[in-house]
Amino acid sequence: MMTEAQIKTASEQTRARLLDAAREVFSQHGFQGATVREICRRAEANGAAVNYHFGSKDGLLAEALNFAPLKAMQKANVQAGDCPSMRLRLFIREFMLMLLDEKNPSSQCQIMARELADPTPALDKIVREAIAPMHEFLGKLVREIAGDKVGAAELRRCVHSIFGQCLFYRHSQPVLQRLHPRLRYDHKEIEAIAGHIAEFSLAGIKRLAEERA
Amino acid sequence: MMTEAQIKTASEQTRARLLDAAREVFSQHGFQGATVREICRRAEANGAAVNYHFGSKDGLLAEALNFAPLKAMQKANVQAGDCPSMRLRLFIREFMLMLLDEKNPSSQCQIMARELADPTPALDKIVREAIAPMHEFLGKLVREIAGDKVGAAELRRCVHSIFGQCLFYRHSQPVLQRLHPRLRYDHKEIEAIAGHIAEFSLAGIKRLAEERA
DNA sequence: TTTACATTCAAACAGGCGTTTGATACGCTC
DNA sequence: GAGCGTATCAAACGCCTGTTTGAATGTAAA
Repeated sequence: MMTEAQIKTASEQTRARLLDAAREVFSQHGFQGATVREICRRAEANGAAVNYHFGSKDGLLAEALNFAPLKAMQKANVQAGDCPSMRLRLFIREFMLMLLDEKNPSSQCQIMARELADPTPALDKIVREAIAPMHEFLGKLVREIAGDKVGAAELRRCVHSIFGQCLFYRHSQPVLQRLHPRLRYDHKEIEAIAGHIAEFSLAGIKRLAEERA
Repeated sequence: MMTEAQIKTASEQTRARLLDAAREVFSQHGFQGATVREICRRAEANGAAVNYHFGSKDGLLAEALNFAPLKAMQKANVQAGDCPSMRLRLFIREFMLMLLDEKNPSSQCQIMARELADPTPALDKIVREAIAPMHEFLGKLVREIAGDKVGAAELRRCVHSIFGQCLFYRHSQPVLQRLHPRLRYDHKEIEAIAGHIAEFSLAGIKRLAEERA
């Protein structure tokens, strides 16, 4: 016999299982590469469950997305209260952990990163609610470091340089795996990469600032 | 009546048209997103032409790839004979033009860049014959700038930082288009981006060199 | 227990994909 | 011009995709 609470969430459990499976498969295979059948198989649900609970594959993606971890990271970064350079280091570290750490439960970033290249119906929402705010956030941070002399276009390109370096390790993973087969992206390696990107970028930003001063 | 030369190249003309169309569609839609039917439509050939001339879609991709422009670029870079920093600026400029300039006839880079994210049967060949040599080439160039004190892992991460910045503008194009709808990647803008990446990276490399000195 | 509703299920559907087929048209050799 | 091998063609094949269907199941109210 089920208790009342369990009964109430009977279908919500399969909903939750579908969402979990969807995040897993989407982050591994991308939206196009993922199949509804495999998601249902991993969720131990019937093949029609996705369309029953979410209307379509697109609807499933829309509900599987969750921008909370990203926003929480930004909020925590502001509250850290360190100097701008230190906050940039912190930001890059957290971001790389989201992108690369397999143990990280929030595969949101990994899903989004996959969608950057080939658009899906959800990309507009992703850009509006997650990417644009994040670029703006990082823009302000870089502004604090670079000062007021650097132009808007130059500042934007600095932000692009930082995101480009970070995303490279995710986008080009199949290539990197072939180039350096022995390399494993464990926690230590991720932190080393994040440290490099931070120092590399800080040097670039400060040089630009000095140039314009 | 056709001349003998024209007759001889009768089927080779459709072969060439197919290859041109394939490079176009592959670079625009990626390998998975491209369809044999559309390639044949653009080449004004029958739907069975691809399999007749190239055996399969995979075979078409393999023959559509051409690493000559990349190798030519590297060779020209060595022969330029400038100082390492200047050669790095030159390399990034040429690379960005290959990646972004729509007028650039060699869409090879654009095809390859698309394949980085999700592997195809041709990725091993691409990595072996194009990407690995290019990483090696850029590694030597960075070594000249950074000196002997920086470690191998640090050097490798510098190379990754440079490629990451460059590839970002291609991988994230759908996102960038939404973030900055007005921005056009004309020749002038591409050169500005290339200049930024070069100076940004040179600062990062030199800082690392000073740190280890 | 009976009724009504929400959820699950196996099966099929419609469409797109890469690929194959057998016939047709073509160009060259004899 | 007859014969032959190559290239092109429309059509179909087999497979996989997201989605729909209608029956079967289970649950909660009357």
